[in-house]
Amino acid sequence: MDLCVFTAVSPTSADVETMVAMRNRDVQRLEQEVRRLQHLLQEVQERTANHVALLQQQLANKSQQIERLQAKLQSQQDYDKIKTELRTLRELTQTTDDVSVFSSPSDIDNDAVIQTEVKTPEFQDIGKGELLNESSVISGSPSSSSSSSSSLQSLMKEETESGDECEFDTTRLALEVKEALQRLNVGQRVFGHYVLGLSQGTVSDILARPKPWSKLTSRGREPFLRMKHFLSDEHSIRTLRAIQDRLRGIFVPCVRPPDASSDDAIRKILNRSRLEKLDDDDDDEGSRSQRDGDSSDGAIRNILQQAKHEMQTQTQTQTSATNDTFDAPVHQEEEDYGTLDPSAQSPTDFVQSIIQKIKCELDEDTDPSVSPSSSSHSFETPSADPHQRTQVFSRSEENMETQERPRSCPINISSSSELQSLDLDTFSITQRVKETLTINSIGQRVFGEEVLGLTQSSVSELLSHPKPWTKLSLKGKENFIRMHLWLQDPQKIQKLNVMKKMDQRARLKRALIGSDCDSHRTLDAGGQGFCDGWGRCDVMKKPRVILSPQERETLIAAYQTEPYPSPYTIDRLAAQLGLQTSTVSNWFYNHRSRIRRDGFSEPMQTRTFQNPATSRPLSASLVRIKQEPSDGETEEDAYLKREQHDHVSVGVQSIMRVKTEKTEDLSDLR
DNA sequence: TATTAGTCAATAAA
DNA sequence: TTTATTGACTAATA
Repeated sequence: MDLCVFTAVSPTSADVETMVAMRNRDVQRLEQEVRRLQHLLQEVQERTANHVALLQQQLANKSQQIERLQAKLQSQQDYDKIKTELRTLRELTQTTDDVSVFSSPSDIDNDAVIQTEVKTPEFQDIGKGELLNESSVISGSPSSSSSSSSSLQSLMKEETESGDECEFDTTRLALEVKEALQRLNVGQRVFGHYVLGLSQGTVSDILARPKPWSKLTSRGREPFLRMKHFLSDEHSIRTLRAIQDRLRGIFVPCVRPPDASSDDAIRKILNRSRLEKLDDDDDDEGSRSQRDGDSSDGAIRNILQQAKHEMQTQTQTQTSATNDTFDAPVHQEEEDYGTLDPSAQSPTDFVQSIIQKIKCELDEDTDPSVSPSSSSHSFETPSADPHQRTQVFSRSEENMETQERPRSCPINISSSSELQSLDLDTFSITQRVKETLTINSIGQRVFGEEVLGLTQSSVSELLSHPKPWTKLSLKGKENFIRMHLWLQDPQKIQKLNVMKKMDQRARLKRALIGSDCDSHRTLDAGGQGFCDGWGRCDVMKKPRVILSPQERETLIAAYQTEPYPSPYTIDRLAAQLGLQTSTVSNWFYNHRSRIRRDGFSEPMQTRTFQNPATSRPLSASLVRIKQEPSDGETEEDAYLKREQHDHVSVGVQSIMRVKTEKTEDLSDLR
């Protein structure tokens, strides 16, 4: 049976061959599979090896980092020891010396960080020691009201008399300071702030391009004297390092504490009090710069924040307010000149003004029934029924607006994003300001001092070379906001005329007093300055550098080949022209800045002045929705983009015509 | 930390 | 006398 079955299913030779062939194929497939797996394995092994290598590398790096940190920790281990020693010293001297390095406890309270550190004995003791040393050096009482210049002169005299110090190698000194700062891991900002009383930028410049001692003025020598003292004083070095260590990560750059007395106290510790006295005369200027620098951005930020808030609340109550305020009592006084004074206006008032004026502006711009220029012109020409104007504006602005037209605001500026994207047409504003000033014979000086709080030269620069709104910093925008508000003020001319008269009287008075005082002015003993009849002396100011046309040509040629010259090139140019390196580097900074400025203003001025289509400048749309240039966008791109945007957002035909021409021109140029 | 933005005072030009 | 220019400075920024 089995045999029969076997016989029946027994394969033929052909079948066998087929089976063999199949087996062979299987074997081949398996071989391929094995090869593939082997290859895969190899890849995995390679990847693993790479990964392991990477991890090993990372491990090595981490180990190095740990070592560095351990070394750093090690180097700072003496902190507690020094602290303890100084505490002991303080206890020893405490009974005899009650002089505090701080002017008042409130000074300390203003900076908790500084307070923690500075209140530790090490600082106080160092400060006391130095203050004591000072007293032996300073000529005259530290509390005397002698001017900085006389103190400086006495200091210089001391330094000169000391012989070996009269000729500093400023380059070497700067190099040593650089190395020391690097070694101590102290930044230029901290060093400048606490040791020299200078800004970081100035420190950078001094260290990078130290002037020869012989070419330095008394004032210019002061930082080098301080640097020398710093390098030779272990206490100062240690203290500064401690400060830097503590401040790192806590100190907020660019924002000076509201009360800088704590910083000043530390600087007093690090410097000598005699040098600190030298700053007294600069306090006015310093505080002015302080005010400019600190309050301005902060104020504008506040303004914008408050504006945002006010806009939101006002929008909510807009409808009811229009009726409620209509019968409000009259508050505006004709002689309220205080509102013109930039410093006299509270941020809230300023914000309120911005909101009112901008809303008004938006209404005008979007209302085709109102000529875009009519309102501004009516402000500029009091002859256009001044009584009626005065009467209208004697009410609040809001009353006026509600009386004249309903508050319809097609562009909803009350949203925060739109508020932030607020854009003023700076070119139009400056054009209108210039016209108004010219028509009313008001000088830039009076306008600058009363409206913007700037000098005549700054006003001239602002009006002649306005930057586009988008290119302005917060501080820069403030001026244009003020100008914009001033343009809206119906009393602006009267107010400025009164100020002009007052100013003329004051100048006349000063001139009379001045001529009287001049008779008292005599050259001081050293011939370095003038002393008045009351014994106050001024150091003769450094004469202004006037570059000759040849020097300027050389610099321009250098700029064209290398707009950002290396320190070597600057040195070479300075040597070639016989100028100070700082003069050359300043020239390059200023030239770049002014090239940029002219790049901004020239196309716009062309647009304004070469507009044959309209007799008026482009004052119609002072407020736009800002379009920020995106990353990588060129100035021209941004300019074109904004121009194109204006086409759709501004409903003034003449403007569109001019802008179309301008866009086409620019397209051709591109 | 190098560079920029904003500003000033001195000076030139109008 | 007013306006424009420019070298120099500080604070802010990249």
